Amino acid sequence: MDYLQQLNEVQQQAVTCIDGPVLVIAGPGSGKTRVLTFRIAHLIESGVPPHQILALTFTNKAAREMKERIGAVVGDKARTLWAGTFHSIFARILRVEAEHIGYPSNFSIYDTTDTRSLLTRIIKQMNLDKNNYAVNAVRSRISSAKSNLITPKLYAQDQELLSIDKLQQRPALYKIYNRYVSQCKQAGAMDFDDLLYRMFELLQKNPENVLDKYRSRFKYLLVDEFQDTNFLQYAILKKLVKYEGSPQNICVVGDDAQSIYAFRGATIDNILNFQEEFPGLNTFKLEQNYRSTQSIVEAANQVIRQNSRQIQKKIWTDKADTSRIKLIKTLSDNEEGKRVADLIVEYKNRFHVPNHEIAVLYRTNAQSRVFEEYLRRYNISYKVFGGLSFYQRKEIKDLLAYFRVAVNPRDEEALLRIINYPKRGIGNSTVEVYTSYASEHGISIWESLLTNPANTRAKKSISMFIKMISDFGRKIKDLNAHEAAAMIAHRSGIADLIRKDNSIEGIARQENLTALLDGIKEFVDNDEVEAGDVIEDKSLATYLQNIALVTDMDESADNNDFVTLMSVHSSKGLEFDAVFLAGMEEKIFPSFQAMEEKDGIDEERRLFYVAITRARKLLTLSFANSRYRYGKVVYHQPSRFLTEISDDLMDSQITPRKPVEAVSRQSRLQGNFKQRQPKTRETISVPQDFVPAAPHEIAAGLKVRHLKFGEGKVLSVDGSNDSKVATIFFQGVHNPQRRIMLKFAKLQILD
DNA sequence: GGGGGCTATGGGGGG
DNA sequence: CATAGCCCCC
Repeated sequence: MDYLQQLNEVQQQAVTCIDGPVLVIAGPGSGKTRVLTFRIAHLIESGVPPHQILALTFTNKAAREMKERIGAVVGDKARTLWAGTFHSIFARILRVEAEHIGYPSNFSIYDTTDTRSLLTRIIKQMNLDKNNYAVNAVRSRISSAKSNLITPKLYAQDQELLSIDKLQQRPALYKIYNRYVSQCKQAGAMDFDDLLYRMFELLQKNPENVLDKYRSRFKYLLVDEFQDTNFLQYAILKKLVKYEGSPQNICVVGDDAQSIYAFRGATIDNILNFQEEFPGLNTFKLEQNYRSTQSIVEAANQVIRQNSRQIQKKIWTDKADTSRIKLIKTLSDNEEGKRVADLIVEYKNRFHVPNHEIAVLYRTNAQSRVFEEYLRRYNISYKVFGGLSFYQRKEIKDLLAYFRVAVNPRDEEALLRIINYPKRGIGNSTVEVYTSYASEHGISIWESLLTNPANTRAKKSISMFIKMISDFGRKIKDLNAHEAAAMIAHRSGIADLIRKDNSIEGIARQENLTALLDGIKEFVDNDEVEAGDVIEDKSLATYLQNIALVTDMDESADNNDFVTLMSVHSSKGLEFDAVFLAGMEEKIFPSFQAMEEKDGIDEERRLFYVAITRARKLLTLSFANSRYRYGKVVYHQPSRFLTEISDDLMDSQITPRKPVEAVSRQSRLQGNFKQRQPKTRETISVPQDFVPAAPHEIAAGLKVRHLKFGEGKVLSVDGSNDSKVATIFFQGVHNPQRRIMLKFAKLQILD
């Protein structure tokens, strides 16, 4: 057990205290991950079968790293260990148990976009004012209800919640909540909160005694970043370890000072009250910081001291100072971008800091743009994390939606996304008919399509659509994920549609689609390991389950040397030699929303604490007097947090005297130099001899003239009566082959 | 039914 | 500024 030699005394104690509840308070850079992994390694070395250990994290990356490091200590034995995010581990259990609680095992997972669009539809259906019922507000209200185990039924009886909603002009919120939950269930779909909520429900209802099954399965629980757990996550943990006769082998690791997810329901009370919940608790405090230099640790301590509620601890380091903290003041966000990039160049030259040891952090993802601009200009490679991830891109979501519908046709969000994409003549009004039929009869949209209640002219298109989807559903059972995906990409028409678009964006979309298919191929060919087991089933359904909870933070980013650009939130758990923290301004950091929330400033301050402690040696803070926000110039005061760090720790760099710009005061105030030209409508003059033909006269083979597109040849005519559509080939037009509704188009027949 | 252009609106962090 | 939703036209 020579690995114990690599630990300091407290770390050793935390690792070897195997039985009963354990709380590890781990300051930043105090070797938290090391303790967690060595503890698991130690459990295994002490004879605990790895499959009885469950380690829960918040990111896939943390879980993966943990497993790798455990593997390095104990070797192959580590493979059957269950380590993963709360969401992915529970999703996995729910796949097995879903039918006990009224879900299909192939349930879909709704992401935030799906949730938002479902809520938008519900609000519209209920004829509610979308200004009062802002989707995001509604969504977060529902999310927090779920995270506090308040069912729609309980919500409707809770006078306090109801009166808050009334006060906020949203008295019908409980009805929306109720409808949302039943629609999700109808669709066989779980949102992110459901993965926790339904897990709890399962353990609570305890069908076929699943509770015992999982209690005896997981004899040792470990939780990383415990300060970020919410009421619901904690409730599930307690279900698993707090019961009559339980050995209570739960070890939680966290730092109350780094709790930054209150907005998604995390409560610092979980860690503050852990002692009361588990009286036999052994607590260990890791206070030595092995990461940062003196002034960085000192600055962090000065900042966090301003918060009242916290566990007392003294974070210290024996690392000597190499450089003081820098403060850059600039006049504009643009200049901030330039100065940061300049300093990056300087650090690279002077201290030989490699790109991968440099990070630019900011409060909001929208701030990344200026840094991207200058880094690109300076030819420094960088990677932006957060924002729109690969799987959120339109073309990817479109194809994934086909996969989802093939696996689970009740998945309404996916179905609505593709029912008329690519265009197949099932327009809004038709879709409307079927959705309202579905909701009236309490069935899914897919079922209402099958019943085919309406005799619209889209009937034929619908039956073809049904045939296609059913066919996909049958075929994917016999094909592997890659074969299935390629078949669907082709037969759905998506591949063709995108191949036709040769614009720059179009080519990017083609590349993304190829990348998706390549990724699926990789999934099929390689041994993917999920929570301890090699995935044997390489079906499309399994693939979907695998990617539903992946974020771009999880992409393997090794062997590339780039500067990291990310939000402070995503930076938690990471460290860099040089950290730039940009936008240190009031209303940005702290954010203006937080300034109005109860305990908002404290949370922002913890966020600031997280940011500071990412740096090993070089920390640079910056702020701009003015910046563009939502297309307007705004002026901000320097962040209050800057005053919380004492002057002796900071070097202040005032902007060098401004190179005079020949910009009038007027235009500087207006901000935007590019005056937008109002677009004028294209006018078409009608030639004297133009005689439009009646729709029924148009037939294949005729030469025609169109007012806008000029001369063309009719290739075919389809549809009947009212809805005749001609496919016409026009010479020398951007998209020469066009489909034109004869009802509207004015065409002259030429001889 | 489909597409283009204009207008109104939101606006943070993430699994 | 980005995007959703609406209106208009063919």
